[in-house]
Amino acid sequence: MSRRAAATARRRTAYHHGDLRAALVTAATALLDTEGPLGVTLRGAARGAGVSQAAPYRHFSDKSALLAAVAEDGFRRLRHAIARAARTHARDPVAALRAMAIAVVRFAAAHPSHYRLMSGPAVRGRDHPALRDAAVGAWELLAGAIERGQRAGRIRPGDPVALSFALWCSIHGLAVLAVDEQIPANVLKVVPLEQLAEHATRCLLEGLAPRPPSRAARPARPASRATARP
Amino acid sequence: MSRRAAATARRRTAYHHGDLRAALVTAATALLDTEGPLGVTLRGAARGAGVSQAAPYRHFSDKSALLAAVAEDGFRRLRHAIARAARTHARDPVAALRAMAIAVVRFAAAHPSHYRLMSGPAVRGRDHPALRDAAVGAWELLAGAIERGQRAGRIRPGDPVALSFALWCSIHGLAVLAVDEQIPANVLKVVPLEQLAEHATRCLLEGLAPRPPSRAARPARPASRATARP
DNA sequence: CGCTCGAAGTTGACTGTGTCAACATTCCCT
DNA sequence: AGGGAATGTTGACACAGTCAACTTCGAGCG
Repeated sequence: MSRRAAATARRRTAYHHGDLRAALVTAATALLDTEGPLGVTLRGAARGAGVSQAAPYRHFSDKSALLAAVAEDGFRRLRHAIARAARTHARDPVAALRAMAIAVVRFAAAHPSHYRLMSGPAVRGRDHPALRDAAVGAWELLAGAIERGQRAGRIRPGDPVALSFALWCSIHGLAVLAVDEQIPANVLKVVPLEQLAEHATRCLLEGLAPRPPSRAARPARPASRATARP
Repeated sequence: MSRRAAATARRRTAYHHGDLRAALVTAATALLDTEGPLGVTLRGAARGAGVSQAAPYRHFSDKSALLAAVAEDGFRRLRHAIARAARTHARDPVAALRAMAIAVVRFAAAHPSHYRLMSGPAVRGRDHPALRDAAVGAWELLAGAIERGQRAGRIRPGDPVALSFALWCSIHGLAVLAVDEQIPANVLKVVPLEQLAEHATRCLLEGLAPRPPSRAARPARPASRATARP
């Protein structure tokens, strides 16, 4: 199918589009970014691709199938962003985790509607296994980083899946709060979003409980920065 | 306005409903629970209230205004659930935090569509100050519990708003993941949702970093329970 | 007590959306 | 060259949000 699409991509006539599927995903993504989640519409995507209203049904069984493709694409991009962040701190696992958290939040802030769609009600994972796979692929990077941190003695022992799940909750929660504009204005005024990500990551790493003075819990870094003080 | 509604509530005729606004919120909530977010519709709510399609416009300027009222109601219920959980552990602040986290997750699991609506794109906080207030009201309970924990020496010092924000990220992230069915099946099979809430709370309290053996970091409670092990 | 005015509800209509059936066009394989 | 099969198009239906014009009721005023 995609072989065919690629083969006929160049020889597009007035009638046959050539690679409508990709064009629809692109158009829908553009609509999502400019008009918001409610503005993305099957007919609108068709218009954006210069094609008639019913053409999308040759490539997507459903509106939600198109949305799932858009979301899947988003997860691919998100995974690349996370992986890039991890690569830049290959030496320091804790710094890598922090960078990954910032990457997620930055992605969410840059494409709010897209992030919302990715974790929204419009697409259910069960119905679209490819989407589920893309999501899991992004998430697994976290578990890998946790494992590396454990090997380096910087993360406490324990099931890496369970630990990374806690981290995922934190990061995703922050991203979702940001995307839904539910972060109180007085907090955001004082602390930019990326420092909030640092803050959440550090809180999770160090814990909220009081801890006896311990050496080597964190690399050289001033202790009292990025504390939200509204 | 609500004075008038209350005054005429009893003397309902066939033509005048009496308290249509509340009836619409109720009907919309029912639709939300049974049909999901896409199934809640202005006309449907009107049908549910036994009234004609345009009647809601006398009480809500917009569909999103109705949704905001439904969401606001949800936040009120959520706040009550959190407060009740906190009251049952008035003595132990850490147990109170854990109970509050469980209450949130339980609420989200019981009313997934409702929770999604509350933190969704359909209603923006800026447009509906009452909704924003209700959300903040629920959130402030966390900060209060953190503060009590600090006074009891069970939570490390620091700006309670910043610390509770980290906790909020964790809890909300878990709730949203649960509601969006993005928790891997193998995790959910092994560990019920409420233990995941315990797990996330404990991770946040104790931190992911290795910690030297410390006394009195946690009350009497077995150390290794509720660890997700898929 | 009767009357009028405004709030609350109704009817009918318009546009835009998802979706389908029937039809048209073009590509590719034999 | 020719016939499927894939791909697009047209026209239509039901339903959603929303508005304008109309109707009905309740309450306060003379």
